[in-house]
This record gives sequence, C-alpha cells and structure tokens, in this order.
Amino acid sequence: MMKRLGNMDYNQKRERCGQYMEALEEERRKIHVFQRELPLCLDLVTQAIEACKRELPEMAIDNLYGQSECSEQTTGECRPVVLEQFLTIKDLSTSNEEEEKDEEFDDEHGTHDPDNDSEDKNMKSDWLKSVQLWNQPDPLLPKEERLQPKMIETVVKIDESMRKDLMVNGGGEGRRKEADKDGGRKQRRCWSSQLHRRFLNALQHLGGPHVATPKQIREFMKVDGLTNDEVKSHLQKYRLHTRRPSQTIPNNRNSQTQHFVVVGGLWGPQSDYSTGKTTGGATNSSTTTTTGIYGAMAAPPLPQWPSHSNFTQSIIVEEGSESHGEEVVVRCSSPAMSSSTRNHYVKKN
DNA sequence: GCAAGAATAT
DNA sequence: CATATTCTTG
Repeated sequence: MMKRLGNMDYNQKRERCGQYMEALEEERRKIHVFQRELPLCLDLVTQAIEACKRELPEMAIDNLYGQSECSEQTTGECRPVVLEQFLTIKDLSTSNEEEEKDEEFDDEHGTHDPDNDSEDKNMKSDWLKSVQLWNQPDPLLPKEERLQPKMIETVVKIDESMRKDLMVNGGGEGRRKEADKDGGRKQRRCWSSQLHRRFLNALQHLGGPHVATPKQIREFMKVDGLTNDEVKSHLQKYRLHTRRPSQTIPNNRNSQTQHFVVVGGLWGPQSDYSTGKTTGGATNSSTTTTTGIYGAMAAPPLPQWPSHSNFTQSIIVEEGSESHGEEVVVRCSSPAMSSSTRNHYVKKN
C-alpha cells in the first residue's frame, strides 16, 4: 500500500519535473532570441535545465532510499540550484534593510486586474515596502546629522561672507551670487513614494495643492528633517506637473482621444489615507499620460481654484510606483547627469 | 526678516 | 527630469 502510494508520488514528481524541464526549455528557446541582451538569463535557464536533467535520473535512486533531493515544496516543483540563487538574492535584499519605524505601508491590490499576474507583484512589494521613507545618510547617525556640510566649510564660508560684505560695502555691484562652491549643497532629498504619499496626504488635508502652503505641509507631514524649502520645491514641481499635462508637444497630431480619468472623489472622504493606504484608483491601462505619481489629486474639491479654471481634466495615474522597485535604490547620489549642452540664459542684471 | 512662488541652476 | 538655490514680492 504505502509503497504504492510512494510510487505514485514519485511518478508524479517525476512527471512534474519533466514538465518543468520542458517549460524551461521552451523558455530557453524564447530567450535565445535575445541572447545578446540577456546572456545571463539564457545561461541561467540553461543551467536550470541541465540541473533538472541531472536530477531526473537520480530521482529513481534517491527515491529508493527515500530521499529525493528534488522533493518539491507544496508547489511540486523541483527547483534546481539556479533557482536557489534567485531566492538568495531576494533574501539578501530583504534582510539588508529593516528599520522604517514609520508606519505607512501600503500595497493593496484591490479587486482590479483580474487578468494579469499580480501575485508576483505582491511578493515583490512585500520586500520592497520595507524601504525607508527616505534615505537618511546614515541610519546610524543620530538623525539630525544629515546634510552637514563639511566643517571645513566654516572657514570657507567666513571667507565668502567677508567677501560679500566687502562687495556690498564697495557699493558698486549688487551681490553676485558667486558660485559658492561650498560643496555645501544639500544632499538631494529623494522623494520616495512613501514620502510623496505623506505629501499628498498633507495636501489633501490642507485643501489642495493650491491652497496648502509649504510650511503647513511640512508641519503636517511631521517628517523629521524635512525642510521647508524641500517641500516648497516639491510642491512647485507637483503643481507644474499636475497642471494640464496636455499639449506637451505642438506636434501633437495624434488625436488619440486622450482619455483621462477624472478624479473628483479622491479628495474628501477618502478616509483611509490616514492609515497610509494608497488609495489607488483604477489601474487603468488606457491612460498614457506623462503624469507619473503626481496624479493623485489634481481636481480641487471644493476649495476655490484661482479663477482660471479651465476645468481641465484632472488626471490620475496609479500611484503604485512601488511595485516596481524604484525604491530599492535608496541613495540618490548622482549630482547631475551631464547634459553637455547647456544653454546660457543671459543674465539680466 | 519671513514665507510663498517663480525663475534658475545643478 | 528632479532637486536645490536664488530672486522677487507681499
């Protein structure tokens, strides 16, 4: 009896492995086309196949002794070494960072999107969402330590200010802004989606992008270390962005019925924002706007819009940027991409 | 002098 | 493009 069951089991396993292998080979065929672009991929798959091949015959033996290396987990796959590698990688990224005492996690795959695979995403967000709200220069540092210029600066600064004073006294020139090469440039703040969410949240509570003032926002967000200017800057960008992303290019002859999803409702009641849920609207696929994560709230609820309300459409695009892993890159250290062609605007003195 | 916004700069 | 910094104004 038992034996028989065991056998069946074994056969099943075997069969599955076989299928798995076939699948792999199929995959390999596909990938092969992109050999150039995805050499590693191809390699991995190949390895996987080989590993499987190796395991298949062994199984017989193993099984006799009651051990099968290949014993599948609940899913019934025998996964070769290669796959383990993936797992490992994943683990690494998970374990690497923890922290994030700050509430607000989100993910939430609502009901939409029945057709597409989403569990993959789920898994991902699982380990992705543990990213810090933003990058603190050093988790170790006390927390206010950031954006400290080099102390050497002090000297330079003094020098600089003296110079300025002199200039002012000298009278002639208005103050030139002197390229303070302080190096004192603040570290760029990365507005992670979480941070941005807080931002949006604040906006929402304060009455919208056009009424909320940077200071208010900052206070509302209660994010330690966040400065006024940063918020101001972000707000500026946000406003620019949320304004009609309409005709970007004059050339726009594609009357492709751009369709935007009006989002009036995101505003008031949205309730669960406080908990940090992304009130992701629909994951509508049709929208092709350039609007990225900004769309969250463009339609002013009740608050009066300036006056030039052209009832522009408010667009919304899913906010779910996190599911794709940009957040993993915690540091944004690159000062600037070199855009060699820089235009010199004539300075108006 | 502060703060918000717009304009630049990086 | 996204942030930072400077300029301007109330």
